[in-house]
Amino acid sequence: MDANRQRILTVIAQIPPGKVATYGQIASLAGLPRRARLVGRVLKTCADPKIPWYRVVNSRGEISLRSGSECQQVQYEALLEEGVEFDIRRRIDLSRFQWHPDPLTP
DNA sequence: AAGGTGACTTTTC
DNA sequence: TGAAAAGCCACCT
Repeated sequence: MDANRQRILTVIAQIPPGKVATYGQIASLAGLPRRARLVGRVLKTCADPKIPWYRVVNSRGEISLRSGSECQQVQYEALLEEGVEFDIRRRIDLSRFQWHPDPLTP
C-alpha cells in the first residue's frame, strides 16, 4: 500500500540526529507489526535524500546493506558525523543509541 | 498462478 | 559468541 510506505517514511523522518532505529521498530511505530522487511524494501526503492534513511539499522545495531555497496560507507560516515559510536566491528550499541520515541509528537 | 527473493527478527544449537 | 533455521510479507519472474 502506498499509504503504508508514506507512514514508514514519516516515522523515519522523526528519528532525531545521533539516534538510530531498527527496521522492526519502525514497522511497529508505523502501525505495521512484523513488516520489518517491508521497511527495508521501502528504503531500497525510495532512498529519498529527504529522509534520514541512514538512521535505520538492523536489530544487531549493524548496517544492513551488503558489503560492496557504496551506500553502506555513506551510511557509516553519516552516523559517525552525528555522534553515533561504532565498535571495532562496525556495530552500534543499541542500548545507548536506539531511538526512544517521544510519547507526544505534535 | 506459483515459487523465489530480500536494506528483517527471533529462537536454537 | 555466533552461525543456522524458521517465520514473514510484499514484490518480481
